[in-house]
Amino acid sequence: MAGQSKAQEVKEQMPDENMLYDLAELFKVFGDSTRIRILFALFESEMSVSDIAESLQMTQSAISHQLRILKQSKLVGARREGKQIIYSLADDHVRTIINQGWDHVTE
Amino acid sequence: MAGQSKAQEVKEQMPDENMLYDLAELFKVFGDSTRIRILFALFESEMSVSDIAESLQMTQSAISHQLRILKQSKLVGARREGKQIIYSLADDHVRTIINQGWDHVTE
DNA sequence: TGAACATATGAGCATTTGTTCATGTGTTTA
DNA sequence: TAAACACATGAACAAATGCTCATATGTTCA
Repeated sequence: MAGQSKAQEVKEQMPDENMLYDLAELFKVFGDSTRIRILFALFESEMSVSDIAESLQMTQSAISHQLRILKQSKLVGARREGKQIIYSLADDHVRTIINQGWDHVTE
Repeated sequence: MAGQSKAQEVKEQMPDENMLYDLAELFKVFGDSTRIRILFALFESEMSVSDIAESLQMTQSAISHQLRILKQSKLVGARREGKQIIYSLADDHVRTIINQGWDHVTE
């Protein structure tokens, strides 16, 4: 172990580069207030695109663009119901991650 | 309650706008692979700036800039030790948040 | 005190990101 | 089938972001 610098040690224990990249990408999705607000809205109940847009006082287009990102990250799911598309939270990871963040900012 | 749209209901239950902004700002900090890598490095042990830079194969300046952001968000702490400044994880929220994200991307 | 070392920081630049605007796709209903 | 409605999407543009380079600040030691 002699001659092994701390930097080298730590470097060797780092997870795979691609994993870290994906992880950063995930947090990046949470890192926008519009998307956070959408997630909080879906916290309450599943909703159509136009309902979300009305809740947040934003255009349908802006919301739709953001929903696409949330869907790609598997944070929300969607199903068609007639002319509308109903979005909902994908799983409880979303709640847990947001709650942890919430604890940090509110303490 | 009649005439109360779903959008209006949800809107009223939304947390304070500024809180949501701060929350997004927090996640934004996690949303960069350099900062994620720094945090993982500090997961192993506290380290000086140059050790971190060597671990991640990046310039001292780039690391220092990112450490400033991490420090402002209270995700890391710092103390001087001679010529060096030693950075370390601020608290266990960091670990918890990252672990939750990790679960999401590795499932 | 001055040189060497460790870190911080401001300016500049290329890249990324979020919104708007216009329009396309898909579904219902008259 | 045509019009109306709900949503998706591409292009364009302004704003934010991360790195580099040069340099400033702070600490140790000869």
